[in-house]
Amino acid sequence: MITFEEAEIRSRIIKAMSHPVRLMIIEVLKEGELSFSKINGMFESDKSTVSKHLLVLKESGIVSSKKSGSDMIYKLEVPCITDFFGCVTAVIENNVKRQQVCLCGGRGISC
Amino acid sequence: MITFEEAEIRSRIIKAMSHPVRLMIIEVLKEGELSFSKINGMFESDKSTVSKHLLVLKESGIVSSKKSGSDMIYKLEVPCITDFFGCVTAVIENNVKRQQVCLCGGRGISC
DNA sequence: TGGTACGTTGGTATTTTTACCAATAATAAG
DNA sequence: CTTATTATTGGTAAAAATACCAACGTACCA
Repeated sequence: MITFEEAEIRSRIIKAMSHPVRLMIIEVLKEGELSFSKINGMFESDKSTVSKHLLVLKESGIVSSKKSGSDMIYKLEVPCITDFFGCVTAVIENNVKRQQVCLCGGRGISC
Repeated sequence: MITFEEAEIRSRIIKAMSHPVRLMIIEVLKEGELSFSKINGMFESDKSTVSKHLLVLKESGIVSSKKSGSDMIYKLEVPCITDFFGCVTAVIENNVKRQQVCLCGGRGISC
């Protein structure tokens, strides 16, 4: 059995992924490095909000950043992260199949 | 690009995994179905707390439950979930390698 | 030197998550 | 029927996550 301490470490990384904006950032960084302003341009949120999402990803070790001129460049450190999305999709599809009153869309419908 | 709506759906499932107790439950359910009392026995938390963790997992579609006599039996619906842990471990090991002041152990040390 | 673009940090209000206790519902056993 | 056993639900308090605005630091340019 996995220890609670090990589970805590893992959960910090998973928690870092558990926000729609951060998932979108991970997804887009899979295609290659991007500057803050490019990432920021994807969202309507305040830039400070986007900056803090990137900090969460960085502190967990999922992304890294480096300065390049006046830009800050973000990079996905561990691309295998996105392999996981296939399984997440499997959960979603399974929910549809079982007609579960699930969280998909938050409306208790069949996604 | 993934839409924000799709990212929201995914994030609900990932958020359901983002707690040490729930990760441990997923891990142990990979070995096979278990009753509530067996799962509850793994933790020192109040049984209501454990029950609510199981509810979170159930509502996300990660586990399912069925009544058997006086027991409630929990089952991992989507075993591929645990494949992901390998990549989470890769993140952790990468953090060590980079000597990052990371979140591992919450102490800013090399895990 | 002054101004401008870029990104982070501090502060705060709101929402969400979490954990416990107590009470309830459901089933089994005596 | 009464009493245990089993698990969930309601209520509440504390902690964490989230988003915004404002202020700041940094680098570049005129």
